[in-house]
Amino acid sequence: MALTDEAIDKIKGMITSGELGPGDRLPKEADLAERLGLSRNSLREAVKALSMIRVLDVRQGDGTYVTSLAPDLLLDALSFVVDFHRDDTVLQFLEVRRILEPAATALATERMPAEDITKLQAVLDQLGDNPTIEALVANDLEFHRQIAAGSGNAVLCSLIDGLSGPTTRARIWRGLTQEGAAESTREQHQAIVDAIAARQPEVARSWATIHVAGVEEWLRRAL
Amino acid sequence: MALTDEAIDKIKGMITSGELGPGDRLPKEADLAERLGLSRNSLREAVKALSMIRVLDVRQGDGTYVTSLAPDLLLDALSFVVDFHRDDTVLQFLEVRRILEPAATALATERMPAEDITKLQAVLDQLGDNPTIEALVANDLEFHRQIAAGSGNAVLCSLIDGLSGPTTRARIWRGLTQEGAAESTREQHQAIVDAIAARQPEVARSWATIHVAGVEEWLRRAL
DNA sequence: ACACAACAGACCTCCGATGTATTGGGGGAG
DNA sequence: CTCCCCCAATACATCGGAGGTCTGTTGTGT
Repeated sequence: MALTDEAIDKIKGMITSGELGPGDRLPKEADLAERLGLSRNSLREAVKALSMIRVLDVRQGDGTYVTSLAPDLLLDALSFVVDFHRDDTVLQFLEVRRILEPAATALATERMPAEDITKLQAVLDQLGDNPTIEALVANDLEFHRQIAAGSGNAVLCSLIDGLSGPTTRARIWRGLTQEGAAESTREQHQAIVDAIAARQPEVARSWATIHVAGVEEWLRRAL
Repeated sequence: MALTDEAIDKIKGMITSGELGPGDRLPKEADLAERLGLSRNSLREAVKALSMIRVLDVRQGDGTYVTSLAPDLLLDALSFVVDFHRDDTVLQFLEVRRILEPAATALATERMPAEDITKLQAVLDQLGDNPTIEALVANDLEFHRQIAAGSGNAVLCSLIDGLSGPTTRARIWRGLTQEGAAESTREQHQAIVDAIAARQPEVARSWATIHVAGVEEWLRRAL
């Protein structure tokens, strides 16, 4: 396709050149369409594509704005992509997570403030004795998200977050609880927090590796 | 927005449910629009969004098809996203690359067949004495891509590939040549190949770390 | 059997109109 | 004078149809 893609490039150019910055409002559909030399329908396709990857934010009745362009915003489209993958390639995503997560955990051990470590422990504690699958998934997500955030690198954080999409994570937890492995997973979570609290990066890194590798191994067997 | 996003979800569902597999052809615009209960214009916006992230492949005069859904295909939209970022966040991307690239290099050291190592050396050799910036960028890209591919993990490969988008890489090389640092970079590339050829994963990993950290440090100073 | 031309199918682009959500201002009540 | 409600203006959302272009196929002539 030419015309619409051209429009995408032009809008992208307006942003990367600095003509449009984060939070700025685009000219209204009709004006921008005329300026770029195409119809509103074609322009809308370009805008739709850019809003899908969170570069633009369209608000009906108001206007179209450039988002903050924060890395986390742009990268969370990743989980959408991950959802398309079946069992075999999901393993590859998990392999990458086994590389990233230990690194992030080690970074968090060095950089995370004490109060955030307290909050991290609180996340584990707030899980009751007989949590539902949904609660487990949400808790797991929150736990790893906080550690990743503790690495101080927003890109790393959203990458880890997106790499095991919600769908995948749900499937894994369903399987883990079925074979009673949920408890040992919680113990690993606790060990990671302990290592972080003790400010021992290598220990934290190792526990993180063991944790992800365990999930990976389980998933490999399950397929 | 509701209607178009709904259409995106439905098409996504048709794929994840298995109703549509890789390579399958979608019903023609008019039919699919009717089936999903919306107009062709709205459907086109949904299709455009999905083709942007390489889930669908539209061929004018032929039809719309589901792509192979290979991880590398879906992830190379990443470089498009990276291009939107300015100097400060580019450093975060590079930090992540400093985590991934050494890991990939170590994996490649163990898994890469001898003939591929020969090809890798050939990439370095084919660079003349006074290469242009464009040649340097292309060569650099190819070199790291082959190593990443040698890791045997397509997700890891495209992630590394996308993390330093062509735009960023071009800027870096432009700066490096200006201060005569291009030669030392080439020496590091050679050291990485040597370590891989010698099948010493930890040496290869270390060289890769040094290599990326060097670029990172240069970029940090340059800002 | 091959090459070219005509055809049909499918996407591309555009237009103009109508529906819907948000915003901000004006008018009335207190 | 201040506050609140209503409404008109604004901007995006959705629609259906028409004409254009590209691609793959079919049929014809040599």
